[in-house]
Amino acid sequence: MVSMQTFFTALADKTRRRILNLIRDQELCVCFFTEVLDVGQPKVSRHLAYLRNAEIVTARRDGKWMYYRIVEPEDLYAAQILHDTLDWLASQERMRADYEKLKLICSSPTAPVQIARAPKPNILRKADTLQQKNEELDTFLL
Amino acid sequence: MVSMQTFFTALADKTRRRILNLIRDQELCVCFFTEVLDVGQPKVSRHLAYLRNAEIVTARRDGKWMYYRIVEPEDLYAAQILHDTLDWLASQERMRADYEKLKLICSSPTAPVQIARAPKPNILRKADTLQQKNEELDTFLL
DNA sequence: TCCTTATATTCGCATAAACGAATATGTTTT
DNA sequence: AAAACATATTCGTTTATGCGAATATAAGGA
Repeated sequence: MVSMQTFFTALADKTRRRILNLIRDQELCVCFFTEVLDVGQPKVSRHLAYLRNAEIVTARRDGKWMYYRIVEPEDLYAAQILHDTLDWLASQERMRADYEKLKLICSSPTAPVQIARAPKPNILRKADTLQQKNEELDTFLL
Repeated sequence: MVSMQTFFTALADKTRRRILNLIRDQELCVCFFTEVLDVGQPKVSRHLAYLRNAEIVTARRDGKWMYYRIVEPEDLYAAQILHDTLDWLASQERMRADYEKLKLICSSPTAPVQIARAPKPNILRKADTLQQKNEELDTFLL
């Protein structure tokens, strides 16, 4: 189980919160983070490692792509705070802009090379709860 | 209004969380922090300044003493997270030990000099909600 | 097998956070 | 007014965090 220190430190960084905001409702592969957030790939990977270590996200590989998604923390307090944090993020202008950019990129016919090749998330489908999302994904992956 | 960054950074420090845990249910003056947590006075003051800046606590002066207490953040998301955090703290062994030490010091006839002179909190009275506490205090201070 | 693509990690550096020691400020007491 | 007391701030140093550039790993395709 992850320490409170690790948990809060993970949330105390803007880039990490921007990443969490993008996978609020669905998993994404790494290239979308670099493209939408406009930050270098090593930086994104480092922050993802941080979030993995804090057990806030998990990754699965599919061919060349790594998909990241949020996981419900084991600790109930942490889970509660994470939910509240995601709601807070969803309420913020900057975060909404990131999300809009993601949707734009997904539907753009002139997407950048890397994105054009990457499997696109079904971003338009409105998410249910995080738990439902993950159960659904688990079933799919069986 | 305080930024999300400032808010999370404030919570991402162990000493600050230990301080918040001690004033979970009542205000305290600074010397109790240094005594219970066993950390130097400048360090305590610096962390209190941090919490003040993040608008998580407020201070009032009474003579030589400065009393600190938790305030409900204006932002509802922040308020929610702060509450959850305090509950989380209350569930932790280390934090409970701090709290026990506080109670012990308050009731000890052989308290350290500084503590012996300081006005003691009514620690034994079980707190109601934070809001009720603060309203009560405000009324008292009129 | 070699080359390309997607992602992760390492390295050296820059910036920020936390610290103890010393000092300053504000208040009461003598 | 001076001394004592409680708390806050400043200063110089240490430590942790974040960063870009370069490099490593891992998978797929030629």
